[in-house]
Amino acid sequence: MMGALLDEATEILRSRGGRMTSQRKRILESLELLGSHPSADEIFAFVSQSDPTLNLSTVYRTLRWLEQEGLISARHFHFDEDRRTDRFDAASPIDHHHFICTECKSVIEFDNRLIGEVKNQFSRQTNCWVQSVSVVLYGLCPNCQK
Amino acid sequence: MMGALLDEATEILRSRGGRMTSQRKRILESLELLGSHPSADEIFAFVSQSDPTLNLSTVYRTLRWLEQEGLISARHFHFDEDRRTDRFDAASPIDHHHFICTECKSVIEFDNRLIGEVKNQFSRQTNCWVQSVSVVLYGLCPNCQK
DNA sequence: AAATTATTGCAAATCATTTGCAATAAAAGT
DNA sequence: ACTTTTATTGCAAATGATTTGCAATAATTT
Repeated sequence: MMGALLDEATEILRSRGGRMTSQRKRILESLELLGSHPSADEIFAFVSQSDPTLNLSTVYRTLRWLEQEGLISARHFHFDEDRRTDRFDAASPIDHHHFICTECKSVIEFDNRLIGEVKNQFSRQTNCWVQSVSVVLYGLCPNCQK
Repeated sequence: MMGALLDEATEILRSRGGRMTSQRKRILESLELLGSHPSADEIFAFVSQSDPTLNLSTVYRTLRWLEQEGLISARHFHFDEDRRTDRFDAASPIDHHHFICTECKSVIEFDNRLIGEVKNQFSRQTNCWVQSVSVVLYGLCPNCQK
C-alpha cells in the first residue's frame, strides 16, 4: 500500500522518457505521509525539512503534473477565508467525497452509494453525461461542536 | 419575483445605516439578470455598459458584502483551466446544486432529496453536525456530447 | 567520460482579489 | 435649500497564490 503513488508515478514517468528525481520522490512521499489535503505551501514546508534547497515552483510543477496524469486531484474548499489556495489529494479523485470542519479545518473522507444514484437520476432527467461528482459537506466535527 | 434580491438587500442596508447607491442597485440588478453564475469581471463588464464609471473594486466590495449577508454565494467550479476565479450565485446558497458542462461551461442547477439523505447518513455515522452541502457534477450537456 | 536533454532554482510575471486613502455623494441636521 | 456627517466610491498600489522564462544542473544515453 505504502509507496503505491510513487510506484505508479515512476512507471508513468518511465513510459514518457521522464526522470524520477530526488525532488519528485520526496514530494510524492510527502503526499502519502501528509494525509490531510495539504496545500502546495504545506508540502513545500514539509519537504524543505529534509531538502532545504527545494524550490516552491518545483512543488507546483510536480503537483500539476501528477494532477494531469490523474494520480492526484486539486481542489479548493471554500471557507470564508482561505478562498484561493488549492489543496491536493493523494487519493484517487474518483468516488470519494469530503466533510470539512469549518472550525478546525479537519477533513473527513467518505463515500455513499446514494451519490451514484443522484448522478444517475440527474443523467436520466437531463440527458447530460456525468463524468465526475464532487460532494463537500461543511459543518462541525464532534470535537468542535460544544 | 423580480427585484427580490434588491428588496432584501435594501432592507438589510437600511437596518444597518447603509446606503443604497446607484452602483449597488445596478450590481444587484445584474445579478438577477445574468442568470448563470457570473464572475466579478462579467458583472463588471455588464454594468459598465450602463455606467462606464463603475470600478471593479466596487463590484468586489458589493459582492463580498452580499455574500456575508447570505444573499448570494461565491464558489469556484474547477475545470482544468479557470482555477482561480470566483463565480457568484444570486440564488440562495441552500439546497441547490450544480451540473457544469466542461465543454461549453454552461451551468444547470438541480436538487435531489437523496442529497439530504446522504447528509443524514453521514451525520449519524460520524456525529458530525453538517451545516451545508455542495454537490457539483461535471460532464457534458446534451449539446456537447456528439 | 562526453553528449544530450529533462528538470531544477531563481527571479520576474500573472492574475484575481483586496486595501489605503483622498474625493464624492447619500442621508441627517439645521 | 444648505451645511454637516460619514458611508461609499474610484483610483492606484499591494497582496498572495500560482505560473513561466531561462540559464544552470543533473539524469540518462551514447
